[in-house]
Amino acid sequence: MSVTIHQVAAEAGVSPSTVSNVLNGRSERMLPQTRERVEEAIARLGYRPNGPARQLRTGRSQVLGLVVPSVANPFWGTFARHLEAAALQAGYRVLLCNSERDPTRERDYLEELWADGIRGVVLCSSLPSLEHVLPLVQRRLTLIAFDRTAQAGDPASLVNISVDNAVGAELATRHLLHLGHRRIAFVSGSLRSVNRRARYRGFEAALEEFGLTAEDTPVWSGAADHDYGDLDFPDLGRTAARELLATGRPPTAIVAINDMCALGIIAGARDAGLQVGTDLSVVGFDDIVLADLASPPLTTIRQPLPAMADAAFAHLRAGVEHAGSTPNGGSLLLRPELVVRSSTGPAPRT
Amino acid sequence: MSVTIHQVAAEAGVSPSTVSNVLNGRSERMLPQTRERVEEAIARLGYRPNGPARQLRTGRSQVLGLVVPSVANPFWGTFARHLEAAALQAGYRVLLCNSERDPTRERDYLEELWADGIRGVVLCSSLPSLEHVLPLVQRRLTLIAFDRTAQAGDPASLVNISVDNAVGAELATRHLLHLGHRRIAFVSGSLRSVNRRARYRGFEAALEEFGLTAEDTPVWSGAADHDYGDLDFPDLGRTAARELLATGRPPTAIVAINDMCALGIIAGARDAGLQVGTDLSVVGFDDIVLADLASPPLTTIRQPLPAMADAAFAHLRAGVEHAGSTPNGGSLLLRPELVVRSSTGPAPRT
DNA sequence: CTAGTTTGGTGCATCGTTGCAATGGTGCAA
DNA sequence: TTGCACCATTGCAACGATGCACCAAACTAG
Repeated sequence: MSVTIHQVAAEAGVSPSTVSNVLNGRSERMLPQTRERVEEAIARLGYRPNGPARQLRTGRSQVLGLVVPSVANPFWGTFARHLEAAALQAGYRVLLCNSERDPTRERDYLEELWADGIRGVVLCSSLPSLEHVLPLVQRRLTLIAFDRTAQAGDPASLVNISVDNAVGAELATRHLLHLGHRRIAFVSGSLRSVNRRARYRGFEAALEEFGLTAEDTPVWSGAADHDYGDLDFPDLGRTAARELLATGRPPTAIVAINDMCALGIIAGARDAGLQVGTDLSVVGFDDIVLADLASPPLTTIRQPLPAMADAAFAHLRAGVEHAGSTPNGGSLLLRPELVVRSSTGPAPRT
Repeated sequence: MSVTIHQVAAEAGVSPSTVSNVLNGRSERMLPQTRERVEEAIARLGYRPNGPARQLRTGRSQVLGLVVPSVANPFWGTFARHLEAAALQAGYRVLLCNSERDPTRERDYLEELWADGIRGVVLCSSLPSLEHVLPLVQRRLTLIAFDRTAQAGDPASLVNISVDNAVGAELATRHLLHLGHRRIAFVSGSLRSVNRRARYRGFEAALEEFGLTAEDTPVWSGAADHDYGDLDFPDLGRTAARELLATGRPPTAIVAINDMCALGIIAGARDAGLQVGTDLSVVGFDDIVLADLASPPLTTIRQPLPAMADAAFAHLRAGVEHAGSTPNGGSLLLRPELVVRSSTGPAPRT
């Protein structure tokens, strides 16, 4: 079907071994003219080495895995694009998988990827426990956990990359406090995931600095038993807004677990006839593409996605290419940045 | 490293061939108890067949390719998720690639995918000419062109899947006309791509039905020489809104080339102090996740993405699995649907 | 002039799976 | 008893690339 290394060898009048040497950059052990002949033959025949054969022989693969909750969420889509760009530059490709935040799917995907010879994966899971993928790590899969920080039960070699969620939430909350807000709500899905808990901690920390207690901070985290999927965030925000604003003493500001949720909250506030930015302030998290297109444009916490993607790829590559040494695990927390737009404003006077 | 078919064979006390027969469903030619023993051994050892080896031997691959302009665009992210779901159900995986609408990258990716043994790809290109990927099709790559309709120069076997863009744009424009608008603008990036042109034709057709001429329809299509990327749509819309609204006789309604662009237009209108839905009506195209979160929620044309993804996968699979027969190409145009929300309203009285 | 070294290139076994051709054992008809 | 068909099972040669071990020729040193 396709042209093989043997045909190239025949065309160039050398052995397949020599062609292989050319392909793998071992050109110091042949005459320059030989090398040239081979390269011409390759070009003439339009030869490309067969990936599967190569991989079977070497055990190495030029494909990396990326497991995200859902690419339908623009945050993950953007991250995927950055990671792909970093990988491409180094000659790797990225196989993208949607887990829908389902541990079983996460495990199944990793198993499939492993069976396909993929030895490095970025897992965007944020589940507190990673025990469902432990067997893979033991088989020496290089695993980078993205959007998550190290937990006690983690395998020693696990590298975690994440934004500093606590700092981010603290920045967001402080911003509201400086604007004079004193009754601030926190809206999230279930607080099961690591980063959502970290954001909540940051929120609390900021309140404490200002001497506020839990009494002033309604937390809305959905039906406890139901874990909201990535596409439910807007609905969740909308519902939360409706319910919070209907209470006797509604908050004047809301910290949302992410931008999708914040957009939902804005929609909910609009439903209730409130003007976001004056009657109610809303802060998001992530700074997705659409954050500054919202009406009003969303004040939010920006994750440094390009830097995070670069870091993830660098660690992945190091793990895959130096398979011998077990890398030392830990957490890499990048600093987020507050982006002030118009969804936040001074607290309304009571 | 991993457990092989030989180890399973040893464990079950049979030959590798028998294990292979079990794996490939040729169970009618062995004793039920043999089959059972093999299956137990497989389970006990946690064996999974090695993908690359299998692929090298059979030439078949369980991976399909998907090339999209950019997953950072939620429209493509959503499509990717639907296609992945369809593929997964049939035991296929999907390798996702971002082309950034660059023909060279499209071709390079297809070459890479081919070299990796991938024989079926969905290409979301919408470029009028597909000659840059012709060599691949000649090598019998099964190619589905998504978001594009057949062109004269296409290879005979090419299957195109798309929403009916002309009908969609016509639905959108008629909706505005029925609301009383008579001065309607069309905002797009360069009209180089097939589907953008189709949408423009639909727009024109609707105007003609109402006896309107080009005079009443400012078209804004950006700097002609510069092709806007997928993430520039919002900026494009914003700029277009600013410029159109600053003219002496501004339009009362705008048909946007897609939702991202429409969101930009809404932002631009807000910048200009206009109330979208009353002062200015805006219709989008695609119905991305965030369309009904916008302020105001966006009236738009919904693409039946799940059905389109299913169709794309079905054709892909047919092409890959029956490699012998050359399928008959053509275009499949699915019907879009008008979704009325609040970004459109009666034309303001002059 | 020979023994040793370097240089440039090749032969071959191998990766894990597959599927055809072949095996030997059994049962049945002639 | 022999010939034949049939059965479950197995041996073996691929698929395409790799890289070690090897080799022949050319060169160097003593």
